[in-house]
Amino acid sequence: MDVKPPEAALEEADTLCQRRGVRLTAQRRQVLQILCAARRPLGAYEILEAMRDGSRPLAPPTVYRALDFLLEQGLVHKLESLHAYVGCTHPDHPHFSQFLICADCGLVTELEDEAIAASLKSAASETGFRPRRRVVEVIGTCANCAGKATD
Amino acid sequence: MDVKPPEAALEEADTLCQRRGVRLTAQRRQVLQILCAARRPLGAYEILEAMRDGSRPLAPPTVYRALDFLLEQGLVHKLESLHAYVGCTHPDHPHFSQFLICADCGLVTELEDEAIAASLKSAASETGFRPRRRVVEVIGTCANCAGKATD
DNA sequence: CGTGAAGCGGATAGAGTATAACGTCTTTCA
DNA sequence: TGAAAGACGTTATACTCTATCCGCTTCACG
Repeated sequence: MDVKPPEAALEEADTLCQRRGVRLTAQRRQVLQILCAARRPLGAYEILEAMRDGSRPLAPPTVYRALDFLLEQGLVHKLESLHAYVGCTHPDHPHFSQFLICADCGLVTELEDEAIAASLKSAASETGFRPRRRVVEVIGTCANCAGKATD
Repeated sequence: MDVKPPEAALEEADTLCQRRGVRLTAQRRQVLQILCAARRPLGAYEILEAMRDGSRPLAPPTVYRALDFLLEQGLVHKLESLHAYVGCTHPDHPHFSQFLICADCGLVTELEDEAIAASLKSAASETGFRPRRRVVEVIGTCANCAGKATD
C-alpha cells in the first residue's frame, strides 16, 4: 500500500492551492491535517473536537466552512453513507472516486476505477443526463475481515 | 415512461409481503403509499407530516420503524445524498439500483444498469472485498432541465 | 382458558448533522 | 487609503436519526 504520510499530503495541498490561487488558511490546513492523520473517516464533530486543542471555543460552522473549501478543492471527500469525511489520497488531478467501506473494521479504500466511471457515464448519457457529482460507495466486508470471519 | 399508479405498487407490495410471510401493517402501508404518491424523494419528517392527517400525535420513531421495514423488504430506497426516501419502482425482484438525481428540478430516475453493477463487482473482487450494500447516486442535470438551460 | 414470547407501535429524550444570519476582522487590490 | 471580497467568530436553530421504556395485540402451546 502506498499510504502517504500526512505531511506529504499537506505539502501537496499547499502547492495545489497556491497554483490555483486559493487560500489554504491555517484553519483549513488544520482540518486537512486532522483528517489525513486520522486514517479513517471522521465526523464533523470529531474534527471539531480535535481542533479544540487547548480551550479555544469553536462552533460547528467553523468546521463546515473549512470542509466546504476542502471539498471544493478536491482535497477531501465526503462519505455520504457514513456522514463522514476523509482526506483524498490523490488530490493532484480531478477524478471521480469510488469507496469500499468495511462495515466491520471501518477501513475505507478509495478507488479510481475507469470501468465504473465509464459505465456510469454511458448510463447517464443514454437518458441525456449531465452528471456533476458522483456518489459511489460500496459497504461490505474487506478482505482482511472476511478472512478472519470465514477461516 | 412506465410510471405505475400508486395503487398498483401497493397491491404489488401486499402480494410480496404475503408471499414472504412478513406483515405490511396499516402504518407501513401508509408510509409506502405516501412515498409512491409523492413521485419525488421525501424526508422522514415530510412523511411524518403527511401521516398526521387529522391530529394524531406521531413521533419520529414511528416513521423510521416503518422505513426500516420497507427498506429491508426492498420496497423503498434511501437516497443518501439527499437524506430522503423514494418508493422502489420494481420491488418484485432483488436488484442493485443506481439513481440519477437532478439538482435543478429534483427528478430522480432509478436505473438498474448491468454494466455498472458488473464493474462495481469486479472492482470490489479485485481487492477481495465482499459487497453488501451499494450506494450509487449521480447528481447533475436531467435532460429536460439541460434543454431549458442551453436552448 | 391461561400464559408467555414475539412483534408492533406510542412516547420521551437526546445525540449527531448541518445551516441561517449577523457581525467583525483581514486581505487584496485599485 | 479606501472599497470590496473573503475568512472567521458567535448565537441560534433546523433537521436527521437512535436509544429506551412501556403497553398492546397476536398467536402458539399447554
